[in-house]
Amino acid sequence: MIECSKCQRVESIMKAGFVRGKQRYLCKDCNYFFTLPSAQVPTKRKRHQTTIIDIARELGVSNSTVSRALHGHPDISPDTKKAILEAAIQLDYQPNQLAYSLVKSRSNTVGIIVPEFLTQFFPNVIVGAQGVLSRAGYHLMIMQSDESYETEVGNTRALLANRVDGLIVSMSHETNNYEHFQAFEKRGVPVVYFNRVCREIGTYKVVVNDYQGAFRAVEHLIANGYRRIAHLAGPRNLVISQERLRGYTEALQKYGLPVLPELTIHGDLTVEKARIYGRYLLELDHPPDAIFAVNDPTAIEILLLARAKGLRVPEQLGVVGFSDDSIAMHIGNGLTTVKQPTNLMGQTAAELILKLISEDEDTYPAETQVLETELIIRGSSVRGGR
Amino acid sequence: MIECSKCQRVESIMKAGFVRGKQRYLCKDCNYFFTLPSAQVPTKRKRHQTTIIDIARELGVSNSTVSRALHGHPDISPDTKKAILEAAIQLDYQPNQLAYSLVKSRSNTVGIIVPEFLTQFFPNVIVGAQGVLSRAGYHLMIMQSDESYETEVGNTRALLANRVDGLIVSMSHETNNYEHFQAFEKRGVPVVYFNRVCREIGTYKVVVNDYQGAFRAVEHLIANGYRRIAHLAGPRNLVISQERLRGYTEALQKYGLPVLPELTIHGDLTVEKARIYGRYLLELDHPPDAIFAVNDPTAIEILLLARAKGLRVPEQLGVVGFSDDSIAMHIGNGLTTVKQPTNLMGQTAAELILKLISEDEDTYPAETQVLETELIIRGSSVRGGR
DNA sequence: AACGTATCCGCAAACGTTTCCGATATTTTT
DNA sequence: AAAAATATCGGAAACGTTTGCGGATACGTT
Repeated sequence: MIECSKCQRVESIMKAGFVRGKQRYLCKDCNYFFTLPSAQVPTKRKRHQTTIIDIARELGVSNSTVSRALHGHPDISPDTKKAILEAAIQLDYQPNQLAYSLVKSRSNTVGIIVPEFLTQFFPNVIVGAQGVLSRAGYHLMIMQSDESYETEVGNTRALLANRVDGLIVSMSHETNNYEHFQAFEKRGVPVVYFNRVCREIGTYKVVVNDYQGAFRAVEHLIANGYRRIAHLAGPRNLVISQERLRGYTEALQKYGLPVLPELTIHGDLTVEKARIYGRYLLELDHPPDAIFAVNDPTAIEILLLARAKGLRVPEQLGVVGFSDDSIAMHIGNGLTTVKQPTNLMGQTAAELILKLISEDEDTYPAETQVLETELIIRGSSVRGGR
Repeated sequence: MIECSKCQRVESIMKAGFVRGKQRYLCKDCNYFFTLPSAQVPTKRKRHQTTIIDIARELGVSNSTVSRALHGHPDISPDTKKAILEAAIQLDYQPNQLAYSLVKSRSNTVGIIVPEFLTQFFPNVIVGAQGVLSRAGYHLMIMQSDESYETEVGNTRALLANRVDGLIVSMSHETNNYEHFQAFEKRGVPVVYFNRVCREIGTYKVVVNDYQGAFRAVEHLIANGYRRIAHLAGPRNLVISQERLRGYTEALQKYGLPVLPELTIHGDLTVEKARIYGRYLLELDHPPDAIFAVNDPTAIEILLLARAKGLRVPEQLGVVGFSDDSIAMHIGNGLTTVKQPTNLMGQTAAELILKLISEDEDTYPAETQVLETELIIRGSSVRGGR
């Protein structure tokens, strides 16, 4: 009944234990152990994507020939090339990027990690980056860390596993450890940081001149007669917070105004914290007459708080934000804000990463590109004269 | 000087033409043609990512054993498993997802194509989808068609080449041909359409009850005494436009108001067109007293136009939008709008695609999930009494 | 005619995994 | 103690590409 898979004999077969739940046999003649091949369960019909091999078989040529035809390699006659291309579209061939990437050890994909997706800022950057990358034949693998260090590490692991050729990243505000980013550079995968950068790593960065933007914003408030200017700052560990704080401080100093510690208060960029700290500021015994907020959502929250308290803006309270979110133009009489070139920032980061990918020597010196900001003056900060 | 690579003789070597620019030699003895192996240009030092094979070699085991240790396969002793895991972290091993996907012919990635990135809507959907997908161990490959049919086709090609396991898509408004989407289903890759769906394809969709949302919006306007209600509609080929138009029309009919063709005007969802058509509407001899816009950006543009013309909202003009963008809450006295469950829409689409991926039989019946909307009533549409 | 050259194509290795199945060694059962 | 079962491991094929190099012609030249 059972025949030896070597000698085809039937009489010399005996059972010989179990392997992985399957009966095992021994042919006494051949001294050969074997199990019966598992009955092919034909439930899952394998959906076949047509491959280069299919085309080759169809035309009776080798796969190398097909590959060459598909890539414009010179070593091929016009006739076969034409035939192969026709067969390719006739069989609806779609190249397998995975196999390609495996052999070339290059994925033509760059990863980007952003903290969140809900303000305008990061989507705008992504649009800018995607433009130049897709023109260069690269794809973008977008991940969001959700402002969590843990998921950020998970993101990097996924991108590493997918063998991205480069990484563009703006860190979560929880991030104080940079090993997961350095893992890329250790493997020769270039990294470009933008917006949320850190000082500890000296590599390629593209940022906005936060200091100057903040300085001008506060200077503008002073020019409009505000004298007791508070700063709703960002998380202490972020360079953007530090730089904007520095701009705030130095502008006050330049015009001889006191820098009062109680008027600088660190939040976490969210409106929830802004509501709490903003209320605190406005309910001080000696409240500020203007607030420079670290970003637009928090500035808007201040605006709403002021409205709720019956404070007139800009007469009793001046407000300036940062980023020029699309809401800024429309809220109240408009929110004065420091506009960042978001799209350009994405483009710049993308161009930088492309340059780093092509010159895979590390000859290229680390640099940080600083983009300029623009102060957009609206109703929230200009009071009549003075 | 030149020695045969077969018999090592030197004397019987003669030149024999050129191949690809390289001198070719013939050994008379062996009758063997050969060229000199190209001098290894050692410029590009190959950066090696440590592989399973490295670990195997390090420990003197086979790669199958390493693979088993890394995946919790039972056929392995605790000792070797421990040793392998330690070697893996010591060598800083990162699995190669590409090779994995190649052999499993499954990428653990689903693609998503959206028309744009600049309104809140699609990022919100993406956040929702990404949540459930990442919990299920899947990654999201995000692409934007930029409202262009061409780039949409390019996007699908890229996703196909990357062998995504499923596709979630909201079509560009240029799209009238669906072959590039059907290519996925032809290959057994499930597709879920959302928001911008078409009637021609009967597959899995998740949409919002646009009809009902529009109906209620217009009903609300009527209840607030508006009688000459215009509709700034979307592109004719989009189902969402058609459904919202239908809701508008039927609401008018229900309350015995005439449906005037000159008060329905089709735009393309952009503010630029909205500005033109909105101005046209407001400058009619007999202008409308309310406008129901197909989305929030265009509704806001109407609001701005009204403000510029000195029209009082809501007294002289009622306005209702669609989507509840984050600006809607803040502009003027607030924009009444039909809120869409964007995050939920992403979640639903993702859950659906996961279900379709797992049951790779086509047993699962095509269905379209309809989510409910909510009318958010704000200042732009409620006038005192009547 | 004889040789040098150009053109075109196939073979096979490599990329990094997974997985089936056979081979031992070890333990348990009878 | 022989036989049966179990526990571990290795070999090798497979996934779909690319590519270096050799082989076989065809096409020139003298």
